[in-house]
Amino acid sequence: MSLDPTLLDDLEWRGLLAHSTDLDAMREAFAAGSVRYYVGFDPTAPSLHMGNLLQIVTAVRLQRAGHTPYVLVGGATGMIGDPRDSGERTLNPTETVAEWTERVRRQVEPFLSFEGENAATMVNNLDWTAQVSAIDFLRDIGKHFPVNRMLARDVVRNRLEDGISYTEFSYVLLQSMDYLHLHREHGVDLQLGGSDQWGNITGGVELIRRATGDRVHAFVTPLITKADGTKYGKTEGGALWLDPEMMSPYSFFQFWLNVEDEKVPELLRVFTFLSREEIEELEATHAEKPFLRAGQKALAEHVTTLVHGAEETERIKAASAALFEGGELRAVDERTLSAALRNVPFTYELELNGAEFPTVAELLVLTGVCESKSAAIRAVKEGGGYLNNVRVSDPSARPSVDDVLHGKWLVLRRGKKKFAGVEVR
RNA sequence: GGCAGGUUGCCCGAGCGGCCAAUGGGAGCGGACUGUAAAUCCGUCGGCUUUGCCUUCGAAGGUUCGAAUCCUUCACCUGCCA
Repeated sequence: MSLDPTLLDDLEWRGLLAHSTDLDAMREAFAAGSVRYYVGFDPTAPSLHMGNLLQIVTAVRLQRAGHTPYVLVGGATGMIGDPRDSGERTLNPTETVAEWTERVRRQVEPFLSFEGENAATMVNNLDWTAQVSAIDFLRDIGKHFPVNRMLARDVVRNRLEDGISYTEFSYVLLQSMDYLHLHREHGVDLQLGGSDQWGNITGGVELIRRATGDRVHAFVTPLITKADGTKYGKTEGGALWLDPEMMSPYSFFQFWLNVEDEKVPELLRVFTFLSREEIEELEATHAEKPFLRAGQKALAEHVTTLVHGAEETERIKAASAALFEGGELRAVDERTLSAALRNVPFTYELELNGAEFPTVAELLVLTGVCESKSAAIRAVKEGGGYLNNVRVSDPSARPSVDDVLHGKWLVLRRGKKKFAGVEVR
């Protein structure tokens, strides 16, 4: 595997280096040989999300450039929980942490290559943390951490008012110990992570310097926020999950397709492997013809392919085209329509048995597009209810046999984007 | 431990015996304008068998024809004094 000498410049151009240790030293290390680097994921949920994806993609960039990844799953750190501003975490049961650790491991695996000269390695920090005695921990690790410095960290300072447990306060020692362990046992010289990890990561760099005298490297990627500075997924009720069970690939694709114009250049840079030329061309196209949303389309296609595969992405693209661009749904052939509606997050199988159709409002509830009948009636009254892409004004209207497309489907829609498929039997 | 204040819908926050499903802001949702974008404007925003009914204002009791509003107890939070 040959080393890509442009790696660091590329990372810089993409805006991936929010903070870093000495860049010149890192550049030298990258030039000298395949650098072993690590990135860690704590099992704080059953699935990884958009924020983690950024670390994964960045790790892939380094591997493609010839360096050697170590992916750490936090079987140990996940039992402790790193401090965050929103307050003390609730400790998860051991079994839950174990299960989530396994899920995280399986989720990350497909992204990296575990073959070749710079094959990736999976590690679990529980393996070297579980058997450390409290005495050893305090003597070997704790001794290197001045409490006054730990107290000065932003996260800790912000939490002093409301309170922070000793457990979370100690988190940084565990993560630092991981870096020290990987450095000693595997020759790992670089750690990357999200910008919120900067404190924990430099803790490790510092620990290694004190314990071994070695200078190791680190960098963190920026926090990705919406154009107005708020977090993605913060208000829409849930993060952007990578697990198809927790967020359908269709919704995932739609998310990227709907990204604000302003964010497209940044997201293309950090989340896709498109080259600088390709991205700049997309930006030019966008500046000229923004209504084409070429950037969003490229983004949605690339990221969805990366996470859910090319086949799935093709299906979703066809589905989106059928529903959004088709206009007259009768014109859409049955195969495309069926495929489209099976990809939509809301579906319902209606057993008619000769009985009369439910009302439009009832169907909106049955498919799950509306939370309650009141909400459904309200939606229709507001002009946000559609049957087969035609607005319905009366919530108590009932579809007729003629409305069933290809003898099988009713397409319900709420607002501009929420589609639901009703399969009539 | 003592004194004072607080706990309201997704969040913040009014209300302080009937006119309260509860002012206002934010988020959300829908519409208009567009480009499945942003901004803006308008509407909506507990549930239902929907011109009416039911369940909500920390919890449980009580006073009253009637309580988010008054009283009692409990829980939690905040400030002042120990």
